[in-house]
Amino acid sequence: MPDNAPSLSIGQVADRTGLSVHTLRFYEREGVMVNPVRRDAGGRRVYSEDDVGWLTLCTILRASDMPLPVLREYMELIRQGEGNEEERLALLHRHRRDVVARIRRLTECLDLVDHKVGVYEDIIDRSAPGHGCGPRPAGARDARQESV
Amino acid sequence: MPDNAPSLSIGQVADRTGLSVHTLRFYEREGVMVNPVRRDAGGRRVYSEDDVGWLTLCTILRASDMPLPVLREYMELIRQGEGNEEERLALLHRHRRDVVARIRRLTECLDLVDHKVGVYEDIIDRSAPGHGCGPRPAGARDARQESV
DNA sequence: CTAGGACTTCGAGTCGACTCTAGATCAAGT
DNA sequence: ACTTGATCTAGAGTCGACTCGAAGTCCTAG
Repeated sequence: MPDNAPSLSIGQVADRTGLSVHTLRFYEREGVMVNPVRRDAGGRRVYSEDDVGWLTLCTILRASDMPLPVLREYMELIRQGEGNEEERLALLHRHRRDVVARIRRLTECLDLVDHKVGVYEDIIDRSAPGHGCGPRPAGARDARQESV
Repeated sequence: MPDNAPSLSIGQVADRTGLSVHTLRFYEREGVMVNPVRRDAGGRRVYSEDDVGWLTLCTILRASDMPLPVLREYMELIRQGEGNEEERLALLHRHRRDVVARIRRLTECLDLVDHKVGVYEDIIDRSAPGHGCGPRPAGARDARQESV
């Protein structure tokens, strides 16, 4: 399989992962790469397909607000090799719990926003269709902060 | 109605809203209060029940990642009084869209985490129930980064 | 041979949202 | 009168996660 070491430059990896080259170097400094990135003769970074895979996973974990230190912790477990699957699982479970909590919280907020949207739509509906603009749409006060 | 001006201290408001006194002063400096907070004879802040209502709404909007500048913008519209309901509605719609997008993104991430959790549970199940620990649970590589 | 563009390092700067410090003032209790 | 604890202001510090700048290297195409 000659495909196993495709040798990507930092720019290509940036294109594929959506991370900036700055961020890729930053992640390496911060120690979130599973293996220190290889270099070519001129000292330039050479990424493997595995590196891209890990970085892609990183973007997803980051998108779900996993802090960099936790990402580093997870990376450490992977680097240590087989035998610590329980620890990896525990870490993922913790993260899962956090994400679920976050979604629940956001859903609650969404309910409130929807409620407020409804209030304002009522106000606008009540003043628009009658004629030009009603003198004072009864109940407008409710749309401020005191409603919820 | 004597209940209409209950006069709360900053500490009491902090207790009720879950915001710190620092944050309450910070919010005021940043101009997110609908009306500049009243003061007593000694220059101390006196909050009304309406202020608490607005701050509570703020905590919910912040919890759904509305940036302070947008919160300020919304506050401005409220302070201007009736007549700009369409603008308020548009702002809330934008925020709603953002929150929905965020939830969708998080849900996608959750799917991936669940997938990985499943992979690790398989590995552990396969090595645990047989005896002590299997020499090398076939397929462990899949649990690293290359799986997804 | 040279100009362009991608790459290198190191360190500093930015941004958002707090969070804290220091020193002063005030209200209430002993 | 004195102490305690909450509050005040102005301004500085923190934190996480980038983001950028300067100055230099290296490869490729014209």
